[in-house]
Amino acid sequence: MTISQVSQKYGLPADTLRYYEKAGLIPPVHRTESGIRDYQPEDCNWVEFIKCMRSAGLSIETLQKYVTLFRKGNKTLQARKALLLAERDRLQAQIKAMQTTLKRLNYKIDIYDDKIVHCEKNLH
Amino acid sequence: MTISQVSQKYGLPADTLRYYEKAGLIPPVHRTESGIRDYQPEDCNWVEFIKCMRSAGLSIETLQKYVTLFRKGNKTLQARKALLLAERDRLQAQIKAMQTTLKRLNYKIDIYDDKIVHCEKNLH
DNA sequence: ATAACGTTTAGAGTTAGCTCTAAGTCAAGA
DNA sequence: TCTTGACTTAGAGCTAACTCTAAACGTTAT
Repeated sequence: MTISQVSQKYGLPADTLRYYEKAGLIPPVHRTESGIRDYQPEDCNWVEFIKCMRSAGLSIETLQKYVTLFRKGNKTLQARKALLLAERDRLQAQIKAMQTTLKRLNYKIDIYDDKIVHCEKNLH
Repeated sequence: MTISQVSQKYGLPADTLRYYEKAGLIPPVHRTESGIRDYQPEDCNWVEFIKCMRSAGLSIETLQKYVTLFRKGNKTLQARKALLLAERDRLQAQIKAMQTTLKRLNYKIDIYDDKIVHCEKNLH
């Protein structure tokens, strides 16, 4: 698969795919003889994984660390697990904060309904 | 209340409080005769509200718009409600995405547990 | 074989959201 | 009154995460 096909498939700009690879969020992608990227299924899986993690707000730096550990093999299993646990906790806390804000938004919206009804009454 | 007391109370740097005010996320704060900020309870409520919304990821621009509408009075009730509805939908979608990622992280963590057990067995 | 279009790189530019600096003003204690 | 420390402003600087540019090279259709 070419970079533009992968870009299409995952809805990520080609520039971003190159940036992720250069930054080490994705292991080096396979290439044709002439040096053009030729994404293998395994490369696509990395793209999809990183897209998912980025969409939840995991930082570039954290994902770099994860991939760096991954590429060092089995001796980094514990470290990778610790990294994932830390990110999970962060994510859980963030979701909780967002749910609190969501409730508050809903409450505010209800109040707006009341206010609007009240104001329209006054028009007559 | 002085700016440093408000900074303490809400855990936001004084620079950030000034920035929010200058950017219009918070209506102009009350001042002493000599021009020093003297936060009234109503100013504090704005700070707390903006802090909550920012923590859930609402953008500076969106909050500027909301405050601008607010300061124009009752004729903007509908517009403000529409803005809140849009943000609520955005927030709900984001929470959903994060929950998906959370599940995936938990799944991955389980797999790491298995892998670690397997690797440690091989050490003997 | 040449036009047209896709891909490559290094590196510059952009945006959001702060964060810091400098130079000055104000308020309280010795 | 002088010093110390908090406050003020405008504006520069910073970081994360892209996004774009330029110049060169590859591929495909006519």
